[in-house]
Amino acid sequence: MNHIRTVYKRLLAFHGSQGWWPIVNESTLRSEYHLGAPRNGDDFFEISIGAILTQNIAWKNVDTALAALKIRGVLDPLSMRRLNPRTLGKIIRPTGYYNQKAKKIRNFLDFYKRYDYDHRALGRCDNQDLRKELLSVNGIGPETADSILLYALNIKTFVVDAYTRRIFTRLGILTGKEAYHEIQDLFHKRFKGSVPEYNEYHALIVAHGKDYCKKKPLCDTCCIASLCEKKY
DNA sequence: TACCAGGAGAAAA
DNA sequence: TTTTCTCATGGT
Repeated sequence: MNHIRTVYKRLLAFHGSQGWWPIVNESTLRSEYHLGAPRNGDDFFEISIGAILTQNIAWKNVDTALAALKIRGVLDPLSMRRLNPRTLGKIIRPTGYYNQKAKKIRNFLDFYKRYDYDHRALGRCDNQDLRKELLSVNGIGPETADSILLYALNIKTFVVDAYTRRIFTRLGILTGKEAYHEIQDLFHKRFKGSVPEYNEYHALIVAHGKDYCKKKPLCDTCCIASLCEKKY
């Protein structure tokens, strides 16, 4: 029995389609999300910046910062590059670690500039080479790189995060000590899904982790509780 | 008040 | 090589 596929089905039935990645735009400024549009250059950039800003922070804070960037008209590569680090840090302050994240964004801009700020040029790269290049950018680790590949470029790669590790350790599928790439390899082998399904699975894991599989969980109430081996 | 949130990199052991 | 520390705001 492929528990990874079973968990996906249960999470989808329970939480419903998540429609990621959340894009901030004019409607978002009224606290709503615009979903499902084809990826264009603006979406690519916003998703990539969002992926950096969301490192170890709740998305709500990121949403605040992205809205602030958009209101100031600097949520595009050229405008953002013109900002000095202090100003950028001030705008993204709600996401925490703002000095570090301002540097990380600058490093990402340097990387993106090598492609003339054209996301279509990135899309023409070999996927593995592009992943390696993203990982070589200081401030972009495996989760951020894979989030950019999957959500901003629609490249099939599984995004592993802290929720993935926690949920699948409780399920008994992971020990909790696997390296990032080991967990990712497991999903690549045992979840033969499409790009939209990979997109959905990670979003569902986050949705489930936030509401039902917290550090101090009530595991007996959720949709995958019957599959869990560990109750801590 | 203490804990947690869609990590990553540097420093220490 | 593995573990620990640092970065930091905002919500509960």
